[in-house]
Amino acid sequence: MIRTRFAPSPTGFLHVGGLRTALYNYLFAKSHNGRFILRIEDTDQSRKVPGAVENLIETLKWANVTPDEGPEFGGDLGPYIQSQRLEIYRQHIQSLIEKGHAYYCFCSTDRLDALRKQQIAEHRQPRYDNRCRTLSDSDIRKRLANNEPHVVRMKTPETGTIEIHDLIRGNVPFPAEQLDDQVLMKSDGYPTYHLANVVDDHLMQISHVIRGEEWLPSTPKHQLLYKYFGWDSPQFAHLSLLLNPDKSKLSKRQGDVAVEDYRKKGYLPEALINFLALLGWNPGTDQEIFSMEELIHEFSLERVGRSGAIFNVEKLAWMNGHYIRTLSPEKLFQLSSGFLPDRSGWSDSQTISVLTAIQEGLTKFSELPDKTRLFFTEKLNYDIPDIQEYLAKPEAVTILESLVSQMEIVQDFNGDSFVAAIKTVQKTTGIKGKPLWMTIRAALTGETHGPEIHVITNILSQETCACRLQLALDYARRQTSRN
RNA sequence: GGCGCCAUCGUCUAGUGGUUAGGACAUCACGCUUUCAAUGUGGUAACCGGAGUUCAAUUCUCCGUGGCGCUACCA
Repeated sequence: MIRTRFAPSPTGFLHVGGLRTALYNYLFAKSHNGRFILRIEDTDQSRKVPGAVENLIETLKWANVTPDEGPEFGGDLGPYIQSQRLEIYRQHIQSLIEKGHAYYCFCSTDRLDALRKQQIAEHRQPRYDNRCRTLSDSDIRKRLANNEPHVVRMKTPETGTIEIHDLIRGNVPFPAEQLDDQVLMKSDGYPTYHLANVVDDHLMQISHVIRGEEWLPSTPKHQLLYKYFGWDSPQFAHLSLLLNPDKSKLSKRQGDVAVEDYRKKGYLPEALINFLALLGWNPGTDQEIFSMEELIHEFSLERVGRSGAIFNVEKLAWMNGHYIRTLSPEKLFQLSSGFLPDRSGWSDSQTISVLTAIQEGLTKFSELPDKTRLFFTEKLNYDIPDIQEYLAKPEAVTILESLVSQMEIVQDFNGDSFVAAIKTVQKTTGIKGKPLWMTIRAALTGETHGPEIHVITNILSQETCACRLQLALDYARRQTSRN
C-alpha cells in the first residue's frame, strides 16, 4: 500500500510551493491507488499561528488536493496533529536513550551560542562539541532530579559515510563527521522536526516521503534514526524548490506566494493545479492541459525534474484564461460572485450575458470590475485622452447628431438594428471606417476597446444607448465649440 | 567557510554519442476582426566554460564557474 503525506507547519498561509509538494504527494498516492495523509507539524510553539490549520485544510479542499486521512478527515493512525502526540514521542526518545543512541544534554543556549561564535571565528564548522555525551549516570540522575533544563540529542557516528537513496536524485553520500548531534527533544518537552517526523512517518506507515529539497541534507540523520529504532525507512524523493524570477528562493516581496493570493485574484484551482503540476514534472508528450484525473493517470516520479523552477505568473495567467474560456455561462456567473462591481438594476440573466460578452478576454476574475465597467457604470467618463481623440472633433458632432436622430426612429432595438442605424449614418454623413466606428464605441462605452458593437448593444437597452449617445454629443459640442 | 543539490531558447521543459535540438508561455510579423481580445499561420530565440574519453560530444567523466539549499532547543 502506497501512503504519502503532506506535513506542513501551521505558521501562516499555504505557500504555492507547499501546494505543489502536496499535489505531487497526492498524485503519486492516487496513481498507485494509495492514500494521501495530512499531518500538522506544530512542534514549534513560538511559530504557531491561530487559524492556520483551518486555513490550510480549507485551501487544500479548494485546490481539490483532498487528504484521505488527517485532522477533519479521519483515519485510524491519528491523532494527525503532532502537539497531540507528545506522549508517543516521549516514549520513543526514552527507548533511544536506553539503547544508547541518544543522551541528555544540559548545555545552555548561552554556551551553545558562544561555542558557535568561536567556531565561526576560527573558521571551523559550527556544530555541537558533544560535551554531554560523556556525562556520568549519577551526574545525569542528579541534574534531572534538580529539574535542570535539558534537551535530548541523538548520537551520530564520528566516521564513515551515510548514503541515502533518493528516487529523484539517486544515491547521495554524506560524510558522517558532518552530522551534528541533533537535538531530538527540546527543553520545553516538544520533539524537534527530525524526531517527530521519523516517528510519525513510521507509525503512520508512510511508504514514500516526497518533500522539498531543503530536507535533503538532514535525510542522513533521519536514516540513522530509522536504523536506531530498528525500522525500515520509507523511500525518499526530494523535490526542487520554486524560485523567484531572479532565481532566488520563491518569496514574498517578489510577488504572491500564498495560494490564498491567487484564489483572491480569481485564479481557478484547475489552472493553478495544472500549472503547478508542470513546474518540475512533464508527461513526455506535448500535452499542456491536464485535468486532475489525467494528472493522476499520467504522473510518475521518474519524470520529475531535478532543477529549480521559476514561478512564471504569465504562463499561469494564460492557463487560467484557457480554463475560464471553457466555463459555461452559469458556472462563469457563479464563480464571478464576489468579483463583480455594483450592478443594481441588472438581473442575473442580464449579468450572464455581460459576462459571456467579455469571457474570452478574461484571464482572471479580479479583472471583472474593469472589464464590465462599460456595461454597469452609471456615468461614463469621456475626459481621457484616448476618448477625446475621437469625441473632441467636429466629426464626432456630425456622427452623433445623425445617430441620435436615427435612434428616435429605430424599430426593434438590438445589435442588428443598431448596426443598421450606423450604416445609415455612414450614408448620410459620408464618414466611414475606423473614425465612424471608434467614435460610436467611444460615445457608447467611454473606452477604446471591448466587445463588438452589436454585442454591446444587444445587452444595453435602447434608453441607455440613446442617453449615452446624447451625453457624448453634448460633450463633443462643448469640446469643439471651446476650440 | 564546510557539506550537498542543480545547470538546454527570456521562462517551463522534451530530447539524443551522429537531430534542420522539439513543444508550451512570453515576444515579433501576418491573416481574421471596422477596437481589444480570442483564434490561425509564420518568425526570432538555447545546449554555462575548460579539459578528457571517442571517428564523433549538448549528451559520458573530471575540473572550474554560477545558482540554490543546509549548516538552530525553525520547520
